[in-house]
Amino acid sequence: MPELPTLEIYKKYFDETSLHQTINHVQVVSPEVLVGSSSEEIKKTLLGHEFIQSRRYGKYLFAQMDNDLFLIMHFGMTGFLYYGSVDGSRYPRLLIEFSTGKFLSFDDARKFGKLGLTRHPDEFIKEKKLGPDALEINFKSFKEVFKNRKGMIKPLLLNQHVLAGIGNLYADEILYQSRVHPLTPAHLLDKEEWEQLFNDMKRVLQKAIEYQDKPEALPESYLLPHRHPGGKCPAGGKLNIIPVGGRTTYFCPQRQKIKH
DNA sequence: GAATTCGCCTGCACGC
DNA sequence: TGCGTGCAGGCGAATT
Repeated sequence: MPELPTLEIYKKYFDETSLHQTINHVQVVSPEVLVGSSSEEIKKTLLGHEFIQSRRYGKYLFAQMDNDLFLIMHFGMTGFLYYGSVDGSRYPRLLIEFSTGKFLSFDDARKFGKLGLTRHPDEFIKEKKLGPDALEINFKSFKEVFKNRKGMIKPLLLNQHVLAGIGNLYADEILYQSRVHPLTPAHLLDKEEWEQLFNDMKRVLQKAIEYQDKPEALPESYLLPHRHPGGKCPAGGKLNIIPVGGRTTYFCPQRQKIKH
């Protein structure tokens, strides 16, 4: 799923394929994925221009144009970028044709993804009330965003208003590494546990990027390669599967004990 | 405002 | 083979 590490990979892909080429043609295949902009506005903004750089924040990718506007991309569950021939993308929602004859497709089977325009990412981040980026945040701010929070730790990690970038899979991994039970009320965690959580979050995200966001390819000691029905905890024992905040959650009851 | 639940969307795995 | 069912999950709206 496109979480923060995925977005880092997408950003790299975008930067390597789609910068500095004039856009010759724009087709909004599925206008329903547009937010705050019409098909016409998207076309008008992109046509005849080129992308000059990109920025990732949380699970968003902002593509800056040479007219100082930004195309906002959010990939939902199944979204990704494809650069190549027009028929290489199975579920295109936005098709951009460059002067080179190559296409960039925003492909998203389930249409949970979103596209829009903004004058500046910072403006958008503020509007959306996104929390600090999980890869950029320091420990002081990390403690601050969870201060006075009484909710369960996992839904809080997933809450993009609290912290931007973490999704269901990596939330499970981070909690597993930190030996924190997903249902633990945030205010019951002590100083050592917050430090542990912070350090593991950074380590897991960096490791995921290093492994090209292939969760199943992570080292054996990680939860994600075992995160499937019948999967075993790499430290021994069976993994439990429970819903937390409506999300499927895997954890190891031996390692991750609930605090009351 | 904060916590919690639910529905959107659709490909795919699974069972009969 | 083919059909029906339910799951996957990011996010925002609705509810408490």
